[in-house]
Amino acid sequence: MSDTLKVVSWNINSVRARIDIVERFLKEEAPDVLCLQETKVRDDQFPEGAFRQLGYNHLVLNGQPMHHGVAMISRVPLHKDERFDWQANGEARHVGARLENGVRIENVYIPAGGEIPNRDENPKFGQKLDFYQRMTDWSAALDTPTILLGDFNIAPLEADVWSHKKLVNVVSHTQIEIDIMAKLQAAHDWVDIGRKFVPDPERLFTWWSYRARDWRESDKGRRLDHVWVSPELADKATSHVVHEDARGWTKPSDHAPLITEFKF
DNA sequence: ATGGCTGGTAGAACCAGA
Repeated sequence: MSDTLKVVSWNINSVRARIDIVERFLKEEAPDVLCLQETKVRDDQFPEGAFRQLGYNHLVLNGQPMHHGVAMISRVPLHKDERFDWQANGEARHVGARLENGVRIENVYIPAGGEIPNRDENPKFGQKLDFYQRMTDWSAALDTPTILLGDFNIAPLEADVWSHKKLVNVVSHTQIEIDIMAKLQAAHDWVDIGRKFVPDPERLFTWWSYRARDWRESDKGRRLDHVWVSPELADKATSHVVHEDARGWTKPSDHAPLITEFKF
């Protein structure tokens, strides 16, 4: 492979409903590897043809009916694909693969965690914490240079949300979540590429609710999507942007794509 | 006015997202 790599993470909220803007994005941005979350499609119904037509011939899928689902779509070869069940209930929330240079990409869709930030009252919140714990255990044993990206469903910093005060007890920005996310990060000394390129306390969002009258004008966003890398890869990242414009395209996802470029 | 919307799937007076 060439020594540069352009990787994208995008929670697409149905790859079939969004296929037109996915094609537009691939034509305009031409990433090497596109990592999708919330594809909402079974593998045998995945719209592979649209991707192959644009030269993306390496597809690694982990889908299921209705909900969740992740995929890696690449124009460079992917090897040794894996699907971890960090949710421990069979839901399709992870897919990973190795590039030819030995770097692995792990693509996750971490559960949102429901409404109430208490595992006794809300089992979904417990599942989210347990998912993070399993990722933490995996990270502690990790000895491969890795790009870990996806929808982490936690916005840890005050500058990662439109109002820290209003969201401090809202799932995605609670102290419990911020703490477990910090534990995950420490387990492998993961480097947060988003904040390497847009330092705290600059505003940095990746998701805006569909329910806002005017998402751009109200700008009530959160940084739910992340790109983390192993320490030895931190200096290999040459750029990172949140493609906010795609949030404003026709029939958009509520998440924007994150574009990261590497030079190995 | 943080749910005001959206998608999948069933065929909902639904479920899930976050």
